[in-house]
Amino acid sequence: MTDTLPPETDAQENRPYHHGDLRRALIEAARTIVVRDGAQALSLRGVAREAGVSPAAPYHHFKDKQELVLAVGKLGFEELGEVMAAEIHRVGGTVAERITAIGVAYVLFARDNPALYRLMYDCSRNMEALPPEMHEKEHSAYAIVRNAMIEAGRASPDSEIDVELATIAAWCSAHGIAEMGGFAQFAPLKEALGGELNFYRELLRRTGNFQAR
Amino acid sequence: MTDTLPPETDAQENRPYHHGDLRRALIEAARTIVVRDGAQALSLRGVAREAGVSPAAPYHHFKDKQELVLAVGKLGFEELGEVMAAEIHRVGGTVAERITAIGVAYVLFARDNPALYRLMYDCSRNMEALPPEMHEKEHSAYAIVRNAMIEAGRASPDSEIDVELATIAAWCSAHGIAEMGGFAQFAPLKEALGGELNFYRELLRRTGNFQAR
DNA sequence: AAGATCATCTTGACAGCGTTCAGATGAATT
DNA sequence: AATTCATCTGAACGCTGTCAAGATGATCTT
Repeated sequence: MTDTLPPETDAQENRPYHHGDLRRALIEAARTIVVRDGAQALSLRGVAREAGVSPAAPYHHFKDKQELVLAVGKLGFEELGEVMAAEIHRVGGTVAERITAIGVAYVLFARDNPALYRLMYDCSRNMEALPPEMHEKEHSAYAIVRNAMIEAGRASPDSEIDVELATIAAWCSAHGIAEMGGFAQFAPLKEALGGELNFYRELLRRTGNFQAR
Repeated sequence: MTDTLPPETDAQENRPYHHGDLRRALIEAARTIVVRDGAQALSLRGVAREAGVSPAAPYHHFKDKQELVLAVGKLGFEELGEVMAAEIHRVGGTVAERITAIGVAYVLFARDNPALYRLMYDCSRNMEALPPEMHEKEHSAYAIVRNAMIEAGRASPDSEIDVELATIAAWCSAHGIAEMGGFAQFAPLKEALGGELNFYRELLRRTGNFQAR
């Protein structure tokens, strides 16, 4: 066979020397540990172990443990945006159906990845590195919610303040439900409502921010 | 002077032997550290240091670091309940004014004690030890919100499910605003609205759960 | 009042953590 | 082929949570 080295098709400028792509490997190892064992079980040494490198190796790609955590959070926000965009596309339908689907998708993402979601929140709280990026990309989670607010008539596109407030209010509602909805004490209520999904839909309905106007 | 030992008036059964009341001292030292330096700066050894005892001393009062953190969270919920009750009493006025005041008080508590609030949330999430207590006491934060929902006509007292849903929906809204409202990126928006308080009031209004019906 | 009991606190130790630094490795450049 | 330099390793530091063994002294028993 002819010399078939690693693809080298793209991202050549980011590929480090010794490992294939240690930076990416570390981020994914960290994500795996967070999802599997929780955020408090995330140690830099453990991540290095999982990636098969020495404890000091990560310091050539991240100045801090915090910086690695930030990268994991950023990855999480990208995933969240993708999930929401995919759900909008899947649902199609009316504006009212789509905006509700966005809220549900947000909350379900948090339900499915509670530790990752929590870590993502910590990232956006502790650093100002993330927020600008949230606004940047067209398909970011923030942009999706923002566009939905306008589309659903919950904010006048003429007033930037109105749009921002509507987006933030919706985001806060979703955040509250996303974080608290998983409490064990709500289990009987979920059952009484005929399932978890009805529970989340009902809470979203009562806050009213993911309803078309 | 006649033998004037410590008062011994009350709480005699809880007072330990050597220290005055090490358990309480540790909880308050931990609370101080969390409020002052943040939750990630909270170490059991640091708490012991602050209380002037050896690193192993806390293990005679808490089986875990986690158990101490839980006690701090419980204290926080008590404080929150007191603040909300005091605010209701202070405002008086109509039902509409009072229910809004509850939401504002909740959010401001989180603004003033962000690290403590975050820790409280972690407690109520990670353990089932706290939730039952939230329902128990008449003046607990949960009971206050619950009563307010009934009083404000946001839930029919005949339907337990309706009351619970209204309470949870309101709590989720307040939680979302409480945690996200402090983001640095919202500073310009706060200014545009003429102050932080207006910002919080507007978000509470848009979620609608702290409005009388 | 004297002795026994037992909760409380200290001392010392262990593994694991984040982080740093000097040196080894090997891909890229000259 | 020699050099450069990003990358990785090994060893070390002080910190952490936790535990076991011993000292302390308040309370209980007699």
